Amino acid sequence: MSGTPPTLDDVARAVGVHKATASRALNPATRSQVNPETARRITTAARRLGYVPNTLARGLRTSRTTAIGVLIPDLTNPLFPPIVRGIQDRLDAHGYTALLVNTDGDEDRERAQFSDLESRRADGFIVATARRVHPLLAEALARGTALVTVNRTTDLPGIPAVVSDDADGTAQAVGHLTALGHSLIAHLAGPQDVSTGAVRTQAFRHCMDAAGLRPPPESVVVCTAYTEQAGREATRRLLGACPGITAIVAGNDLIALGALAELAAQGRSCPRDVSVVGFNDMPFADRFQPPLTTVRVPHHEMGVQSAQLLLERLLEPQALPRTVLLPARLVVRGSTAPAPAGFPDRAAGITRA
Amino acid sequence: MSGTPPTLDDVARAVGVHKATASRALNPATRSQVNPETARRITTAARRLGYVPNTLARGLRTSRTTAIGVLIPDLTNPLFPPIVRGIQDRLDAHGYTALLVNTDGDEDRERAQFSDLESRRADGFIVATARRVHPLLAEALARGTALVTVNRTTDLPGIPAVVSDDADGTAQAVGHLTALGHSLIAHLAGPQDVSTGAVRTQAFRHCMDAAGLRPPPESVVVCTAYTEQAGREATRRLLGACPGITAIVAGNDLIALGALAELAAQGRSCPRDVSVVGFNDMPFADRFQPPLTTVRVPHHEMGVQSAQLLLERLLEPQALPRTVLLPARLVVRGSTAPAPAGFPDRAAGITRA
DNA sequence: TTGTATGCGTTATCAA
DNA sequence: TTGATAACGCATACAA
Repeated sequence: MSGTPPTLDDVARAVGVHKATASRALNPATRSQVNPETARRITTAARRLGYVPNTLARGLRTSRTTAIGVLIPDLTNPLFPPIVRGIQDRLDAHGYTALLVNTDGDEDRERAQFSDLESRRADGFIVATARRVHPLLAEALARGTALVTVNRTTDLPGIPAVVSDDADGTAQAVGHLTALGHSLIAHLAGPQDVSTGAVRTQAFRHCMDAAGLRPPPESVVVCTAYTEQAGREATRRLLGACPGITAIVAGNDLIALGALAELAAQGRSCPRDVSVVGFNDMPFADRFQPPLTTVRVPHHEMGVQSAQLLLERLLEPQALPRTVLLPARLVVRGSTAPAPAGFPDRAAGITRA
Repeated sequence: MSGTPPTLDDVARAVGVHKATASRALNPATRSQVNPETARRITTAARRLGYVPNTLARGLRTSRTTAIGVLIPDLTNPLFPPIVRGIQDRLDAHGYTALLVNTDGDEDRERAQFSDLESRRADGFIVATARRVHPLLAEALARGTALVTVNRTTDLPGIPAVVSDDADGTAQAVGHLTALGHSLIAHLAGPQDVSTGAVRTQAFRHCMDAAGLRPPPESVVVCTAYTEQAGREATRRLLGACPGITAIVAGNDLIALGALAELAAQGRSCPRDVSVVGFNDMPFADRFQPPLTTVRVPHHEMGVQSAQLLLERLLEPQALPRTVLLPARLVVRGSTAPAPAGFPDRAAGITRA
C-alpha cells in the first residue's frame, strides 16, 4: 500500500546528507568515519522510515550474500531437522541465512538445486547429501566453491567435513550384543555408496572379526535405502537366509524400524527372540515399541559444527580442510536383551574362530 | 579458482552479440524476439561457459526474487517438516525458493527474522507461527505484503489461510470416545492464544455439551505449550483435580505423549484405565507405545496449498483472501479402548443432562 | 531482429 | 568528515 520501501537515498534526504554518508552511518564497520551526531540523526531517520537495507543491491555490490546453501536428502527424514536446526542456529548468530533444498537422492534434482543456489550467489554450501563418488562436489571444489559436508563424507579429499565416530559407535553396538551373549549377529547395512553405510559396515565386519565371530556372508544384507521399507525387505531376506540369528545391528533407526516390523510380522519377539540395535537415536526413538536401543549421534551439534567450519572457511579460504569427528554413544533401551538359549551356533552355520 | 563466474556480457561477447540480445535469448519470455539461429548459438555458449544468471542483479532490476519467506516455530517439532516439504515442493515446481526461519515462539526473534527476510526482498511470506493477535502480521498486511498463514490463523481478517477442519476432527475424537462408553472425558487444551488451541477447545466443549455431558471445569486443563513437558504437567494437574476421568482428548500428539508418560508414572495403564486421543498424527505416531489414536491432519497437503495460495496471490494481489479448510480424520489405534466398568459418573462429580 | 542507454540500491574509491 | 561518481549484472524502453 505505502508504495516501494524506503531506500538509503530516502533516509539521506530526510536528514539532508548524501546517501554515501547514510550508508557509512548505518554500516557498523564504517560508522566511525562519520560524525557521531549526524550518525545519530541518520539512525533515527532510518528507524522512523522503516528503512531495511536491500540485500540484493548490497550483494550485487559486495559479491557476498550472507546466504548459505544447505543440501539435504529429505527434510521429512527425522535425521535432518536437528542437523538443519544446528546449522541455522549457528548461521543466525553470524547474520547468515540458510537456503535449504531437498534432493530426494536424485542426482539431476541435486544439480538443478545446486545451480539455483549458485544463481542466488550463496556464499558457500553445507552438503548433507554427499556420496562417496560425487562429481558435482568435485567440480564445485575445483571451481573454488566454499564447501563443507555434514554427516557424510566424500572419498575425494579436500572437503572439510563433520561426521560422528561411526566406527566407534558400531563397536559399542557389537560389544553390547556380545556382552549379552549374542554371537549370531547380523547386519542390515545402509547403502554402500554413502560413507555412513560403508564405514558402519566395515566397522561391523572388523568388530565381529576381532571378537572371533565369523558370520556367514548372508548375515550381512545391504539395504537399498535408509528407509523403513528397505529395512523390512532386507530383514525378510536375512531371516530367509539366516533364520538362526539372534541379534541385528541396523544401519540406522529407520532400517531398525523396518526390522522390528518384519520380526513382528513373522511372529518373532523383539527383544526376546531377536535383539535390534539402531543408529542415530532419532527423535522419539525412546517412545517406540519397544524403546529402541541405538547409537546416539549428536545431530544438532553436527549442524552447528558444520556451519562453524564453513564460516571459518569463508574467512580463511586457504586454511587446510579439517574434519571434525564427534563422539557417538550407545543408548541401551528395550530392543536388546540377553541371547536366548537353545540356539547353538552351528544351527546358523556359524563357526567360532 | 577460475575467478569470477561468467556474466551475460561474457556470453554475449563469446558469440559476438550484445548482452541485451543474450539476455533476450536466455529468457524464455523474450526468446521469440531473437533470431532462432542466434538464440541457439547463445544458448550453446551459455552452457559451455557454465553461465548462471545472477539472481541478485535480476531481482534488483525486476524487484522480484522468486523467494518466499517461511516462518515456523521450530523445525524439530515433528509437525513442521511435512508442512515445509509441502511448501517447498510446490514452490520448487514454480521456480521459487523457500527461505526458512525458526522463531522459537519468541516475538522479538520473529520480528528480527521477518525483517531479515524483508531485507532479502522475499516476494511473500508463508506464516506457520500465527497467533490470534499478531501485530507483526497486521502491520505487514497493512503495508500490502503478500501473506498466507498455514496451520494456524489470525483473528484479524484479510489473510488467506490453510487450516485443517479441527472442529470436525475434535468431534470425531469425542464421538469415538463416547461410542466406547466414556463419559468422564477430559481435555488437555493447547495454548489458547493460537487458533488451533482455541478452536479445538471450543469444539470439545461444544461436543460434550451436544452429547449431554457436563464435565466439571477442572477437567479442561490448558497447557502452556504444545510440548510433551507441558502435556505431562497438565496431566498431573488434571489427575489431581479429576481422578475419575477415563479418557483424554489432547490438544496435540506431543501433549498426548506427555499424558502417556504421566499416566505410566502414576501406574495407570493406557488404554485399559485411561484412553488418550492425540491430534495431528505426527510421523511415527503408529510406532509409539501404545500406538496413538489421533486425528490425522494432512500436513504435506497443507504446505502445498499454502504455497499455492501465495503464488496465486502474487499473480492477483487484489483477489479476495481465501481460506482453505482441509479435512481431518480420526485414526484409531491402540491408545483408546472401551471405558472401564466401575467408575460411576458421580465419582468424578459429573452429572448427565 | 539487434544495439544503445538507463536504472534498480548499494558500497567503494577518490576528491574536496 | 562528507560528497560526487562509478560499478556490481541484469532487464527493458527506445532507437535503429
